[in-house]
Amino acid sequence: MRSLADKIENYLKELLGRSQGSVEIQRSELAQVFDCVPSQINYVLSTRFTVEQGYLVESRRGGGGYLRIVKLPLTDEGPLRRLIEASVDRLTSQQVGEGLIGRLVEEGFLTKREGKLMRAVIDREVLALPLPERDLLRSRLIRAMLLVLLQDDFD
Amino acid sequence: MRSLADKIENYLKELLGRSQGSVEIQRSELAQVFDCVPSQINYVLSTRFTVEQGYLVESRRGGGGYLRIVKLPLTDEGPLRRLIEASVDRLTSQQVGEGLIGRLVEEGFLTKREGKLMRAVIDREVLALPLPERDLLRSRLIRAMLLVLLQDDFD
DNA sequence: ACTTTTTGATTATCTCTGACCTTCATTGTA
DNA sequence: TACAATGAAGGTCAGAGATAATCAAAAAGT
Repeated sequence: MRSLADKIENYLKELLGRSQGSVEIQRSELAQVFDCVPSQINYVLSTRFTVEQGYLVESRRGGGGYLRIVKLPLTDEGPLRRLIEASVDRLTSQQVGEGLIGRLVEEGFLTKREGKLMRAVIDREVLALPLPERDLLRSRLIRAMLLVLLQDDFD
Repeated sequence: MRSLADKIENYLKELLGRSQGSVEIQRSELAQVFDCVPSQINYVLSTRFTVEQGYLVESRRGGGGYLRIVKLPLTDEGPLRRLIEASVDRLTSQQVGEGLIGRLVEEGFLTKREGKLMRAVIDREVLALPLPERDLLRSRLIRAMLLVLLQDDFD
């Protein structure tokens, strides 16, 4: 028997299918529809609607709060994907990061300006954390930026 | 359901759109139109018409009092530099950072992709630090990125 | 045993309200 | 003419209300 999480996932993908690529809904309302606690919705979103899977989830709290799920049109750039996979392992030095960025610029995945932007971000003086944490943070930053590049330009 | 604050925001931006960059209105009158307390207007102004987002709000009390909202164009790099110094100096919340980035994209100083890149960088989940440090780091990152782009303009 | 799902208590964020405060223009009066 | 009193704006701030996010423990699958 399919789990509740699966049902919610299907429901949302159904909605996405017949909309123009994005759905907006209230978390509490959706939870009511499926008669579950609201945090169940978060579970579904975090396991089935990740950026890696091609979704973007935005939300707002407070009065008039909502969840918005956007289906991202993805480029099918194999090399980028592989880089992202590889960067999952956690520590990245500045040197390694700069090498990576340099290659991406050369291969035309990044403009020079974007390259500069990324180099500024991974600079050790800017990050300014003690050393195990700094490399860890740098990895998260690079990964987050690469994921953005996977997205086609839209909207 | 969009919030009241959103509606007031839209209304004002509508007015701004069809005027020549500035709108003058009475706070109490506007509050009446939306059937809310006057301080709600202040809330909208302080969250959606900030300097980071490119607006200037002037006002006057007493008889004949008014609010004036001015949309600031961002043309040369002098004001931009000042903006960077002024708004990103110490602590920057994600909200304020996104406002600033959105504004820079609107003004054509950043491409949409660069905007997305920057947004990814300042995301609280990516930074993943406890709270005073997170806002501090975000400030350094935004500053570093913008400074690099400023320099880039002279290549 | 291990992984995935489900739950709920707690926390964080965004919005809205009202009581009280400050500023400015006008009016009345010595 | 002063200038104090009055009234008509707008400003501030703390608290209440409305959502969503997090996290870890319990439960359910495998």
